[in-house]
Amino acid sequence: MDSNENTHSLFDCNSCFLNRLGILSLNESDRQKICGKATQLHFKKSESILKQGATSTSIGFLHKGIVKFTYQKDPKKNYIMTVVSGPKLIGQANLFFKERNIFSIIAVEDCDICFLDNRDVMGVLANNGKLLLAIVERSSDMFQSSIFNFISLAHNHVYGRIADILVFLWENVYLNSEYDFTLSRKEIAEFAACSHENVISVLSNYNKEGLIGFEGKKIIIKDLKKLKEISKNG
Amino acid sequence: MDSNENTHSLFDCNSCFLNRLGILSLNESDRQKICGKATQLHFKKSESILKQGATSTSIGFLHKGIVKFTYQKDPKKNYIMTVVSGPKLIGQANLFFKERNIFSIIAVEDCDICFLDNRDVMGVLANNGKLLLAIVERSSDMFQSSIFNFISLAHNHVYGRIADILVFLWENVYLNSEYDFTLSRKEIAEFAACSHENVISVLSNYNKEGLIGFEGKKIIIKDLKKLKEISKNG
DNA sequence: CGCGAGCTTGACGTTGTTCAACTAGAGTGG
DNA sequence: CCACTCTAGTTGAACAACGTCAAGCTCGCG
Repeated sequence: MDSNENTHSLFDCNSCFLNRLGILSLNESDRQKICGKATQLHFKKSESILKQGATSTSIGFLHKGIVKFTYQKDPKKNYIMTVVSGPKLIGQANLFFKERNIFSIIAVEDCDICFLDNRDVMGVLANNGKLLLAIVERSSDMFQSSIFNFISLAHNHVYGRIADILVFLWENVYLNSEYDFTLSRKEIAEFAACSHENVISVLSNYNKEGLIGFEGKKIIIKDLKKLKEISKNG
Repeated sequence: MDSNENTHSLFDCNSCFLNRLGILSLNESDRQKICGKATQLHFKKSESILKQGATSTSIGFLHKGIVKFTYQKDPKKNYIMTVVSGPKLIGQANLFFKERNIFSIIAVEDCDICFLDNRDVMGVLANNGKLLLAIVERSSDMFQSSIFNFISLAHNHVYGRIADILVFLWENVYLNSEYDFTLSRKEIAEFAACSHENVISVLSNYNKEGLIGFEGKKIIIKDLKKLKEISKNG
């Protein structure tokens, strides 16, 4: 229909964060400066949106889709810092971590993303504190969820961390107690910082205990309360 | 000489981040708004500067001293996210993580801190994008070092993590290859997310292998290269 | 039909925690 | 001045958590 080409019909700019925020504090000339040169792209599952180590020149608005933020230590060792679903601003951390991207952003499901040029954005931000503040607050959300994930890493055993992750995915990414489990076992392992065999055995334990269920590719969270208890008690 | 009372002589405002930055972008009236009502306090080792869960109304400039950022899961389980030495801006994350502090800040050594009221700062920031950007960049530094620590947590064994921590403390906190080891073994354990017995045995291994040495309270980093290798190889 | 990627399971060894016992120094009170 | 206690540091042994390895399974795709 549409989304398999890189140059396709316009996104719905009304859903864009910048535009909705614009009602509050972005005047037409600033909006033109930022959005005028915007590039709209489609990414397929597992395509790399932004590469760790590269110098980034743009931030993006994720209209639709799911992406993961990963840090690669060596070709064999990936770590997933967080997973995010649109609509949401992504990559803005690189406005502040200036030199080089410290992590990659990779599509977990097909994504529609609108890219804005860093310099255009920064030019407007220097004179628009309110907009900058709004962006910073949204970045903080991402950091905060990463930090909670890290803390779970520091304090919990794998059995608790995976419970954490399932709850996180429900509440922040898939937004439904039943969701197509588009993250592979290996990706969950990279998120929980453990082996994929371990993920499998923990999931099958949850399954036996009736906390979750599987239907084909779908996972069904059956007992949120108990999962939260498990994540609390380690 | 002076610093054991809470109301003592003025700090050296020339060393303050805001003031040095002021040369660039802070005019006198804004500086007055922010610094006019500043409160100057002295904290002793192990005193709590900012409490997790409290609603914070101020950010601080750490003139002198060392502080740790800790997250407490329950009374028995602390995790140290990062350690920071002055002069440096601290607590500014709470400008953005608005609701409640997600971590505590506690003095590791005696500290001199100048507190600024959140609302005063925010009022100025809304109209001064450059200052906000400068503050955000400094916050990012702290996040970045936390993130690297977390990644070490995710990928490395304790043997590598503690090497990481020793190097981090040298390069970012004590700024000397020989330093008074004011962090206890238990605190290192909370930083590395392991048991304190484990810290002890790893440190005594490093010692046996000639990578580090002890002289009373002092620790001496003897072989930085090997420590870095160890931290890289897990 | 055959091949490869992702998934699953169990056996086994390593890493790290917990527990218990011991040491040394610092503070307190008679 | 000595006995007491409290805290930080240290060591080793038993045990649990977790990773690695090897084998087999299923499903989609060429």
